[in-house]
Amino acid sequence: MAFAKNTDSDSAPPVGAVSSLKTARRTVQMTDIAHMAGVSASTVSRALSGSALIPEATRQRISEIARSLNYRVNVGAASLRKRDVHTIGVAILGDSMQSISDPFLLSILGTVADALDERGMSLMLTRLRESSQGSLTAMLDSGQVAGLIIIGQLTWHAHLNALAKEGFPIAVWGACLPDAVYPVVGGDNVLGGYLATQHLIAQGCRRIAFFGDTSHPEAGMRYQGYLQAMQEVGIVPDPRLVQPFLFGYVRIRETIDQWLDQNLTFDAIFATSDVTAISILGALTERGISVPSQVKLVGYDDIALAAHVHPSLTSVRQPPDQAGRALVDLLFDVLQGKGRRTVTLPATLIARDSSL
Amino acid sequence: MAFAKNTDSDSAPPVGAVSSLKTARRTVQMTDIAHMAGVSASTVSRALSGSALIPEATRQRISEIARSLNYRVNVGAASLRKRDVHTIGVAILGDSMQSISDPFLLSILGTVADALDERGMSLMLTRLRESSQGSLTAMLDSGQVAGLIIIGQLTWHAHLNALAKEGFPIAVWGACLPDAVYPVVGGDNVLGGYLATQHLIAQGCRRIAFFGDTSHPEAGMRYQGYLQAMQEVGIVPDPRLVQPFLFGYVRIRETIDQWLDQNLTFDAIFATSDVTAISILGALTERGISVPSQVKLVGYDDIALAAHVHPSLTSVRQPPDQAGRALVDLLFDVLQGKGRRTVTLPATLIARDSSL
DNA sequence: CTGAAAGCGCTAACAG
DNA sequence: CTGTTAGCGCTTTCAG
Repeated sequence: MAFAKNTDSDSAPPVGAVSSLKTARRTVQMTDIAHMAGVSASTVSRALSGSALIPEATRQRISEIARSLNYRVNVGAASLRKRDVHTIGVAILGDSMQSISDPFLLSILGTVADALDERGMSLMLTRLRESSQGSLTAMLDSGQVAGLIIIGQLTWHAHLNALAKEGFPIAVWGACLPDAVYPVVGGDNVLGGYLATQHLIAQGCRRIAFFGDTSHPEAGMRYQGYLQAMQEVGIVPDPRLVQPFLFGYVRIRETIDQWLDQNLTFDAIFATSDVTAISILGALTERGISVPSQVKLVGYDDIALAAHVHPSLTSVRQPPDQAGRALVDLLFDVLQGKGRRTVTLPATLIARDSSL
Repeated sequence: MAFAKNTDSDSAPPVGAVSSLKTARRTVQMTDIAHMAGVSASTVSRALSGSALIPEATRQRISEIARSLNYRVNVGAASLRKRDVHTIGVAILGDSMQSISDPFLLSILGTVADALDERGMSLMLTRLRESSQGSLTAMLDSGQVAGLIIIGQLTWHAHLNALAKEGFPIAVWGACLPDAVYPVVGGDNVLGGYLATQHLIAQGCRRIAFFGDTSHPEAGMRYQGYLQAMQEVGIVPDPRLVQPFLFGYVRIRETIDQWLDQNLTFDAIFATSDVTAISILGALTERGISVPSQVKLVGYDDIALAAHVHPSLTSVRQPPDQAGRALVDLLFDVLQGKGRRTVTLPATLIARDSSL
């Protein structure tokens, strides 16, 4: 059980001081292939790109040589010449990547990756720090990427609008705010909040708590749906049961504890994310409150784990696979000068044990 | 903004048939700045790259113009000229990205992203399909990336060894297999398995089940640790309690059900991932088996949620932040021609309610 | 059908 | 200190 010790003497180099990393391996290039095939580089280029000008026999021969050498066209050089870049930047929310733990956003990242892959595009991943809006367009300005997909709009609405107006090719996952001029893909948050709340009401709940950060547009709209459903049946929400800000797990337990200590009664909780809901579940169980018999619980996003905690978690499903495809579609529309669109994905309630 | 010449009525283009996306925005370039500043492009280049040859006053003026135009050097062109690419490819396991739901691998992705960021490197994300080993080096051969970080070695050990021998700059997250010639970062899996099992034994358990896919090297080593701990105290593992293959959640319930139906007794389960463990937790609870009083449970990876399910999950922690940094460090060592190293990260048991 | 030549946007000798 | 020149690896007119 020996510990291989890390000889780690390297202090991390200061930012910007990038050690010059000449590409290690001398790669084969087009002229090499050309020589071997006894043709010019132009012919190789044409053959490999499938030009109709090259007879099939020649193409075969050239392709064969290329394959045998593991040759691939240098995409950087080709992009430069063609002025045409095949990489899309994906910016995902999180001060440090470590903190973007939300499985739902990550699953969107996954489907975006798939959708780009299908289109033969590469994906350059970057994180979005709440602080530095400015760096958002750096990848675009430096020609690294043809467009940007932004997962999590947060409080940047105005900035995103400005970018879109300047013609930056972007597409955003988030809430479809009424005055957005940038292309957005998002769930039907108002409906989702409504369905969740309505369901709880149908289960006989009256004192339904709301857990979510309403400064975040998506949560805000879910809150509206919540209010709407309550109002429809004439229930006035108790403001003490609305927890509008969340700072991680700790706060959740504190809040639950506080409510219980104050003898604040509640018979249901609607949380705007499954991660939050699962934490709440833990907190309640710990205090001896049984879900669903004493308190019913509904989450949001329907992450994979939701079905596998106990009791299994009722949740509002947003289809992440459609999200990725839609984001990529919208971005391509922008890149091709077609009009901007907005896509609202359906919200459906998946009822499981936590609310039945 | 007119010139979308794409006649391309896009039916989802076949692989390779990428619709031509000329970069939409005509970006400012160096000669523009040069003209405005009344100097040559060389001077601009030097000024912007911080050459000592340029007097501070000139640099200021040039930088100011550049900033005002939102100019950034075209990294593609610069890379081509300098023969020096600042992008690292990261391949993450998963037939489709949607399926790489393992939060632990994703958190490694996060820390890799952070570590690359600190070094001023970009991250090109791609998925690793179990099937196509061949495409692994495409990004390298096409000059898109300077090196590759592979998260999840799976069954590719031999192939990875071959690549490393050919001099491909790669670094891998996975098990540190004895004959690996490629740089690996991994947890101390044998120790981890040992600690988990030892802990369960210390809690009085004797019939300890093992849940994990031992064809996967990491799980295999954890299994060795499990065996070792059992052997040390003279317990002979019941082979019926070893579940060596996992095909998702469904199989977990089936297995648990089967065991219970066969009256197979067990007083503990060691699972090689927290995701699996949490599913097991659900399955047990559903069958009315209480954790930890009837069956104690230990997972692996210590994902964020582990602390927040109920009962909170005992797990073997591997530090993901160190993983990212180590992977990047190793890759850079290879790129700079320094010898290959292997880093084994510590495994520590985090005891929580599920096993106490 | 094929090659020669020009040049994508930038950097690095090499002279001044 | 600065400009001129050449050329990274590739694609694409333009002439054959």
